[in-house]
Amino acid sequence: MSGPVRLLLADDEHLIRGALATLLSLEDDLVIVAEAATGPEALAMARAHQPDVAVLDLQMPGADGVKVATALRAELPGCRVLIVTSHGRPGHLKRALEAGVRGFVPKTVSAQRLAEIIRTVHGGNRYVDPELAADAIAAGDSPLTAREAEVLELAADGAPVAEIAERAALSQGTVRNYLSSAVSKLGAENRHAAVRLARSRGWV
Amino acid sequence: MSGPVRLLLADDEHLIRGALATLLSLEDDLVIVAEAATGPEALAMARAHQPDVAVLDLQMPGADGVKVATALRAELPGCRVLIVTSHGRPGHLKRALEAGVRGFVPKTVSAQRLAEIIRTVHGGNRYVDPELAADAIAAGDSPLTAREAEVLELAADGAPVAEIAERAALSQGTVRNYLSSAVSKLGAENRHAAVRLARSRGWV
DNA sequence: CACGGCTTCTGACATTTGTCATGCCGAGTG
DNA sequence: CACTCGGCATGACAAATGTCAGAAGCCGTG
Repeated sequence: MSGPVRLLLADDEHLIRGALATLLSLEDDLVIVAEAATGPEALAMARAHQPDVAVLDLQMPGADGVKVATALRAELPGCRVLIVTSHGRPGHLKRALEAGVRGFVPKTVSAQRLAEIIRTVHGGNRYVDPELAADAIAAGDSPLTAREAEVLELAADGAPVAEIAERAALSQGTVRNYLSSAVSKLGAENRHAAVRLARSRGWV
Repeated sequence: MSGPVRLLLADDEHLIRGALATLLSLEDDLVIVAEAATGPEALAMARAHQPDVAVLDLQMPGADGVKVATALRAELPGCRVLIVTSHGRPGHLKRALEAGVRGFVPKTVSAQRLAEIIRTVHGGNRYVDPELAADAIAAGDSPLTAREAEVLELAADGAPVAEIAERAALSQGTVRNYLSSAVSKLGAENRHAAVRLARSRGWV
């Protein structure tokens, strides 16, 4: 009914991006119109080339896949976004979906499958890797309140409470309370373990 | 003078591995004789197919690239090992070189370059990405003693001193002393920041 | 409007850390 | 052999953290 699917490929690893570009080009109905290695670059390329589907890596320098997806949603509503990732954390999937992403797959799929999924997404349907979806469901929603998550994030690099308090413009006591409740909600031993746990679930 | 270079490709991401396999196959003098998705699998494949060069991802389930390289060194001395990685930490490079790895490159290189490097390595020469090499030199050697590193590693998941002491079969006081000296050697604020720092340098 | 949940704070307490001084033993070095 | 360094330990003190109770304001829902 129409021409080939026009693709934007964004991944910071040349090796993967190039290889992917070659493989996907082998498909008759797919054509790569642009490539990018960073978030901002992906955005610029999308504006310039108006792709039908943007295949984005989740972790890129500059701005991650979800951020790019959000911006794309506003600027190019017609462009479908498909996120590809190595380390799919449950929380990322949720945020991606909220950002209007149409597909979310791990890099463990084959190029064949990816091509099919690109077609699915282009057709207006959604596709989420079943395993990642199961993980996300199993992990559930973050039990943390906004502030708890914020404070936990500031604690992520091992900063002392005093520093966290300053950066969050809170009193030290409040910070300790938030940390304490976050730790107990997550069932962690201490805040550092809590950070790791929240990280692994993609809640921070 | 001889036939094509026989390659083993190991990477847990099908997408990348498959794409890479296709791209490298395009080169007349390279042929992929085996693929693997995990460390142990890579080892088994190497034993079965006796490749000339093993292209290994640094991070794989089961056993990382360096571990596989060490095993390969012993079992198949004729097999040259080339490590490819996304996140190249300085310490990894050092350990890889100690394991007899002949090449170490980031995934940001192009397939063309990779093919050239594979030939270089096959020819008995070494190749280390200049940028990674510079990072490794800048980061220098770990100032930590073996025990300090060990204790720091046990502290990595936020475990309390008591647990570290038990797992390391040391007294709590000793653990604290080691942690303390590690923290001061690394110039960190506290042990958690120290862990992060050591991690980023690949010293743990 | 009353209730519950989130945010924010204070203060007090117990526990966990980080730091330091000090000591002993074994291995390697000049 | 004396010296140094790393590994291991104690004990003691100060600082940071974790835990609790209590209290006030704000917001949305029933």
